[in-house]
Amino acid sequence: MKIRSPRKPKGQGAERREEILDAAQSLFAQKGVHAVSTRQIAEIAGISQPALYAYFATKDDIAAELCVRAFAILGQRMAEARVDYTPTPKNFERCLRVYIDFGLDHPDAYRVAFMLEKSVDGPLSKEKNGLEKTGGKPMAAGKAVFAVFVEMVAEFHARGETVSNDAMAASQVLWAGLHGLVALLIARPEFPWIDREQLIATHVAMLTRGALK
Amino acid sequence: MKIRSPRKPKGQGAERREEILDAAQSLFAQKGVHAVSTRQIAEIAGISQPALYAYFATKDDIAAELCVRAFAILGQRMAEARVDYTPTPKNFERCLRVYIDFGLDHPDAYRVAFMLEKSVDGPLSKEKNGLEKTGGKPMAAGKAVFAVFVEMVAEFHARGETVSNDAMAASQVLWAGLHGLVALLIARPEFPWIDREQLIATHVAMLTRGALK
DNA sequence: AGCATTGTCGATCACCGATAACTTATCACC
DNA sequence: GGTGATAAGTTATCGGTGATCGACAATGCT
Repeated sequence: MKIRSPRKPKGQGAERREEILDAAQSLFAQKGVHAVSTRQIAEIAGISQPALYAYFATKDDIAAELCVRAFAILGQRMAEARVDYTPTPKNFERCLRVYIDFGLDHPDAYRVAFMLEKSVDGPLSKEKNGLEKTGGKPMAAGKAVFAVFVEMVAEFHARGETVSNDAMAASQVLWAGLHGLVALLIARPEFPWIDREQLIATHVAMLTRGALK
Repeated sequence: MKIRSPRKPKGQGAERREEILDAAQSLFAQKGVHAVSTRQIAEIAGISQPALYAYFATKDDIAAELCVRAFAILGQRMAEARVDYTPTPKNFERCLRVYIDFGLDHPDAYRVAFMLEKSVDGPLSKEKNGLEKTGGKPMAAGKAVFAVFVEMVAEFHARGETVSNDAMAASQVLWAGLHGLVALLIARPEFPWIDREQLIATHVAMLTRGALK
């Protein structure tokens, strides 16, 4: 009685949402987020464009949903990287690499979470909750990942093996350092980078050397 | 009622162009690049919207022009920072700070140069020159700044005071590390950062320690 | 004066994200 | 089986966007 049976009237009902997300992910990865229109998504998904808005309030919400899903994968990967983890610089570097590899594997999700332009909305914010717009949920997912860094750094900090005596400061600059490489490789792939593998290795080594004793 | 100026033949070529750039810079700084329309720019500049296209081919070109101008300032600042420069870690850190301060002082220019989404254009590039679109000239200006980093690192490298034995690799990861902090502070100012001054100091110290012996 | 050039504008195009109003299909219930 | 409620999808449309076109006014040159 209370149970609301999942209706599947015309399309596959609940599966529609997945179809939309699949279509959007494919298009986003292919042409970038802002270059994809809702009409294109709808066409791939096999529905009319307004039908999207039965499942997502805005186009950005579609990107946000894809983003949180991708970050769930990152969280999983980093958790795996810390199984049987002993705080050695080698393992430290391994975790940093997981972060970088994830960003390069999911550039669109990464862009939505950390690189997209937010609507600043000065004093004229007409939104109900200006902080929880597009960057809200993805940013929350990003914070969860950041928490892992804090945890990692704290381990070394407790052993007195960090350079900074402020674990939070060390975590934030470490994260920023990682983000820099990922963001630049995503945003400017045509830059004459050196060999990518060497680049990543050098970067991770620099960060580790700069953060740990 | 709207006595919108019937004519504005006053502008003498170059002056109009400056007025447009001034209007755009003001609006970009105020509301972000993608939230500003050509009509808004035109209204502030005191001309009609189509008149913009007599001076700039696209809206992105306006942002690009502002960007290269801003980067000229950065080049100037970094040149000043290297006057009477002796390759000590202290001076090294000072130059890194110049870069960070610039990015935070000109977030819109920085975003256009290094953070904006480029139209990837797979094999179906219908543009005349896919690489010289929005990111073209700003990227060139950015490369000029990057060259200063290469120069700086090369000095230490020649003295055998760099960690990496590849000066180019060291330059690129150093730049990436700097970019990370600037980009994150611009894109996610609402993140619970620690005190900004301490954050920058810690970051610069980490990068220096990670790159120099 | 006459004429070409230049600069500007109103009108307009194709497209965008989002919404309104309407139609259709499915369900719960009697 | 009939009936009303409602979820899901559609067409039509809105205001706004970047960009283009043809007409026209202002200017400079001969």
